[in-house]
Amino acid sequence: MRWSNLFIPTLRDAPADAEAASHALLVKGGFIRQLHSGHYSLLPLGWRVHQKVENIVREEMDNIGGQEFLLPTMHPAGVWKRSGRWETMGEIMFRLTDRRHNELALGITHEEIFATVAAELSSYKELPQLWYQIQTKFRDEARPKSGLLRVREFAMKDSYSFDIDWDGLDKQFETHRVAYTRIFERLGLPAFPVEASSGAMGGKDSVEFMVPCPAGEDDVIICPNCDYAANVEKATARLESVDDGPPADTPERFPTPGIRTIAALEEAGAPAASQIKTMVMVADGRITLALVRGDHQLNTQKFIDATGTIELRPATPEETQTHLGALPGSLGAVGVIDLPVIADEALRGRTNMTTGANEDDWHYRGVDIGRDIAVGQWADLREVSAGEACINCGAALDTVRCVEAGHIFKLGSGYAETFGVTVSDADGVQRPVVMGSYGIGIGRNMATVAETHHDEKGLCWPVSVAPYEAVITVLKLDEATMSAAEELYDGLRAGGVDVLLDDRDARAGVKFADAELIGIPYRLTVGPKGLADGEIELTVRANGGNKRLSLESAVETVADAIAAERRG
RNA sequence: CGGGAUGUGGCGCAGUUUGGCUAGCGCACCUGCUUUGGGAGCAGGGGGUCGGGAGUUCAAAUCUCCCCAUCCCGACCA
Repeated sequence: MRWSNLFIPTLRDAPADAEAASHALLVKGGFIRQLHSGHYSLLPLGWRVHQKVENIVREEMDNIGGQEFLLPTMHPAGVWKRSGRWETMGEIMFRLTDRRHNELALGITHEEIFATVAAELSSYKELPQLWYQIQTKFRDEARPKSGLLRVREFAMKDSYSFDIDWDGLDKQFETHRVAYTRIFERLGLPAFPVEASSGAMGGKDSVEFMVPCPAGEDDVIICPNCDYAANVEKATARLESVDDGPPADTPERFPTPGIRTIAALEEAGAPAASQIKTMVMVADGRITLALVRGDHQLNTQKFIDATGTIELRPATPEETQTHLGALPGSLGAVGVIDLPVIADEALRGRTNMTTGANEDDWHYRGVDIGRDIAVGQWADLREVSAGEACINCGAALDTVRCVEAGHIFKLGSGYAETFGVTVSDADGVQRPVVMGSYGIGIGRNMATVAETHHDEKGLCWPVSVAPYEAVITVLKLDEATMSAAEELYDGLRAGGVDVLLDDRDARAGVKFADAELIGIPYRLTVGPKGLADGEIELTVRANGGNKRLSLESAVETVADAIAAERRG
């Protein structure tokens, strides 16, 4: 393409409200424009990158036997009501009504829809199947942010596997893990797999692919010594046992005027590790007490996973007062029998604990959690933090901020049962199929590549996803220079290179700066000075290296270099 | 949903405190001349419902009220 005919609206300054590097650079470089919060137009440059990312994903899915579909993105409510997610998806799902007053939804994912199609499967002989699509998803995010990293409308590759048994699912899951690893390699993303929460719909193994990046939204706990890595929503760590000393015979109520915090109570003589922190949560409308050690923090996703809660929020002070008779700071679960109590495993077996007495300015000490508190459920609720000991090897854990670039998990047979996806097995018995679900956000990956491939001059796309692989920068539009440039242009195009010819009537500095901003991997500078020696100049965006090439050898040299990098 | 901030031409901003002439600056854009290997110079020019609505006033970008939009932080830390 000739730059003079292209719409590449680069900006001298990035919009002031673009904070994430990818956001600022994609707007500044003329790749995207915002329509409104969470919805972006992809301009020609952006669309080319998007399509390249998409094609890499498509190739790798086809490689493992995936069959591409395209399912509707507008769905009747009934399908979602059938799976129960009409309710459980809550406000994240866009809903609308048609002229006949039918309820509809815009797809946030497509388990239900693929399951309705899969209902036609009838024999184990048809299995396994691997189906996927690259389709727009809609999610009414509470807070869209950071350009393409978190949006309300985005393309996602979602695939679903159908097997006769868990062994088959395990194989497809493993196949996906390998395919995803390939995809991220080709995108140039330093993604690594971590254990993750699979969310409310259950499922067994859940693996997220994470890319370290400050603009991300997930905290990942990683071990620098072994291969342990987990989302903080799932991570566990070794815990040293605490010596509680001889247990007290009975809890003792004692006055604690003005004491409202763990720290204040610690100053009054109760170590935080010997306190029980009582959090009043409202889980699907039900007041529930969540107990963790005084120096620990509750992870709400763990609470949700442990209890199957759909909607969780902390109780208001008023609710707390009503149900427990005291305000935060003096709360406890001793003697509470009318509310569900869920306690963190770190509290199991502990004695001589201190906790609130449900009367302002009073606490209990000498509490034996097994004896004095009616714990209805024990679960891993606490959030692991950096410095704790790895569950596997004991090394000090690190925490890393990451972008979730992909997610694979084992669904099991839940949807198959609901939607009647059953097949006859070898014995003629009807069995629900076993499903897996696998997702990669296209736009998010594009943004993540931008996050990890840029410098002070702009973007530095890997060849695999660059909007153009090479740009010919023509420094003077006279006939001699142009004809040399055209010759290169034709040669590179004939050699299968995505090449951009910068034939704009602009100053050299502008052309160099724009080429660097939009991140074209290879720049061929054609100007009278070089041509006098029969040479052009090749500049590599990623490292700034440059060398002169003879006009004759340039096409081959550049085409070969690009071909070598194209597969990522 | 809670908190904070911001809305003035395509982008970046000033002007708002203390109401007052025709709403300004830089970049970008158009025309001409000069220039031309790292974001040119000079001259001329075009483009604005000052987020929207209502109000106060002789007079509103500026004051009051309501609404909207966008960005950032938070939405367990008892």
